[in-house]
Formats: sequence, C-alpha cells, structure tokens
Amino acid sequence: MSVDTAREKFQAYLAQQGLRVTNQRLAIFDAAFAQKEHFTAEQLLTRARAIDDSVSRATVYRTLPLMTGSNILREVDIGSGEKFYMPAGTGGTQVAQVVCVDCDKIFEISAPFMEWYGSTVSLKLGLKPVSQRLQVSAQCIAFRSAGRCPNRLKK
Amino acid sequence: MSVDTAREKFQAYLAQQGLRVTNQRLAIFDAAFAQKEHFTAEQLLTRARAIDDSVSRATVYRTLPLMTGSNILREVDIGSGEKFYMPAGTGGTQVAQVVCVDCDKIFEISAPFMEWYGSTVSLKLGLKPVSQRLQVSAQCIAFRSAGRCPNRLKK
DNA sequence: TTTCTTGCAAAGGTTTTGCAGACCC
DNA sequence: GGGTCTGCAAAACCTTTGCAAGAAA
Repeated sequence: MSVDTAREKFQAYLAQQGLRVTNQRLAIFDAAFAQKEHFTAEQLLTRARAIDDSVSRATVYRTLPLMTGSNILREVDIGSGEKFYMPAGTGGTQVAQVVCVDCDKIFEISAPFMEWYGSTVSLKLGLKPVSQRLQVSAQCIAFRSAGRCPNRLKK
Repeated sequence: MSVDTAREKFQAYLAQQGLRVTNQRLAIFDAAFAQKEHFTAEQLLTRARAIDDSVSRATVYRTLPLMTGSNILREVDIGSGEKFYMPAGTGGTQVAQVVCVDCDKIFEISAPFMEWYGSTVSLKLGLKPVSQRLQVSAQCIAFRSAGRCPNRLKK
C-alpha cells in the first residue's frame, strides 16, 4: 500500500466518522509513514513535531486509534510496556513477529499458515476466531556470536 | 507438575541463586498454586495475604520473577494493561491462548504444531527461536448468543 | 452556533524502586 | 557483621481524560 493510498484511506475513514482532517492529524500521518521501521508513540510524537511543532502528545495518542481503525497502521504489542506501530502492509496477509530476547528488535515475517492455527485452536474450544498473533522470542545473530546485541537498550 | 514438585523446584531455584526461603515467598507460592485459573498480581496479593497478612505488594512483584524464572509459573500477556500468571504445565508443551474479545477470559490449549513454526523462522531469518506464543482473539459462546459475556469486566 | 479539536496538566493503572529497619547465617 | 529481605511510600512508566480555549463547518 502506497503512502498516497494510505492517506486516502485515512481521510476517507475520518470523513466517514464525521471527523476532520486537521493539520495535526496530517502531520502525525506523515510522521508515521516517513519510514518503515516499527515506532513507539513517543517516537511518533517527536517526528510529528518536526513537521508541525504544535502537535501534542495527547493528539498523538488520540490519533493512533484512528490510524489503526482505518487499517493503515498495525499495532504490535510485544509485552514490553510500550506498544509499537508500523504501516500496515498490503491487506490480508498474516504476519508474525519475531523479537530478539536481548535487543528487542522486532522482525516481521509472513505467516500465512497462522490463519489455520487460529481456526484449529478455536474449533477445539467452540469459539469463533476474530484475530490472532504469533510471537516468537529468539536470539538474533549478533547475540549468538557476541553474547549481547549491539543495539541493546535494556540495563 | 504437582504442587510439591513445583515447591521443590522453587526452593532449589532460590538456593541456587543464594536467596532465602522466607514465609512471605512461601505464602505467595501457596497462593499461586492454590488454584488453576489465571490470576493477576493484585489477585495474588489478596490471596497471599489471606495466608500471611504481612505480605506486601512489593514482595509479590519481587517474587513473581522468581517464580517465572524457576519455570513454575508462566506469564501470559494479552495486551490488556495487566499481566496474568498461571502455574506452568508439564514441561515442553507448546500452549496457545485464546482470549474472548468481550470478557477477556483466557482459554489455554495445547498447540503442538507450533513447534514446527520455530524451524520455519530459523530458516527464514537465521534466528534461533527461544519460545513462541500464539494468541487468538475470539468470540466465546456466551458472547455469540447473548451479544455480551456474563463475566465481562470492561466498561 | 454547533460540533469537533486541541494542548495542557492531571489522573489512571500497573509495576518498580529507594530506603530504613528487620532478619538470617 | 555482612548479606538478604521486607513494607511502606514514592516514583516511574505509558496511556487516558477533563477541561477550557480554539477552529472549522
């Protein structure tokens, strides 16, 4: 999905919800799509402020659900306190996250079989699956050779 | 794994780390193994206090990592603000969580096929998988028939 | 004018931590 | 004594929310 397509989807979503396309929302959108890495709300705030310094933290947090709601952004929760976001890839595809145990770097990998996992598991319980996520903790290459990741953040 | 086995593992872990087996730690252990449901830190505190009312919240939070570290407790993060815990089942087995979208009830189910996924990841990314979890959001039976779960907690 | 937006600051909820006293070896 | 452990309260952390001012329709 191109940035322009995403912007259209975002604006259409806002319109449909009776919401307005403001400069702040656009700045946040542009900041989010300025690069392809995972980012946190705080990082998004910093980048959005570089575009429009009137953007506040509150507005970032209020805009994030609008972007995930319009399916242009995907939320990734690796259970580390803060949530990560990234531009949603082309529709439909199931994605799994692989997180390095040391540096918390997030790799993403296509996992088309995940859908089958979810149905199998849900069927056993008589539940109807809505969504699913597969997360793998792993040791990245740097960690295995050096015993520690170069871009490690933790203590 | 029986409660007694778990207690032995826990005490062995403490000894090995040069830590002490205190009344508070044992009360927290007993509270955790008193039942098989998922529980939160706060619920654990309440139950531990019923056993030994000198147990503080701080000690509960300090003891939880000791119990997960000794592999007698498993941490389950469904991305809902608070973490859940439950006694670890018999080793090795891969487990998936199915969470009801409405009441947040957590079902657990054995998912042996997940193991296969680990090798896939290794091959594609050159990473060494450590653990993996599959979480499925689903609608439980009560929700589908009533449009709302009886034990729902959210607003 | 009516509705939607915003920034600020305060509040929210869970988890962590500094500290002084208590405890065990 | 030297190390560990504890409760308390405060702090840290990310996120949400109340509010009054502001902007758009």
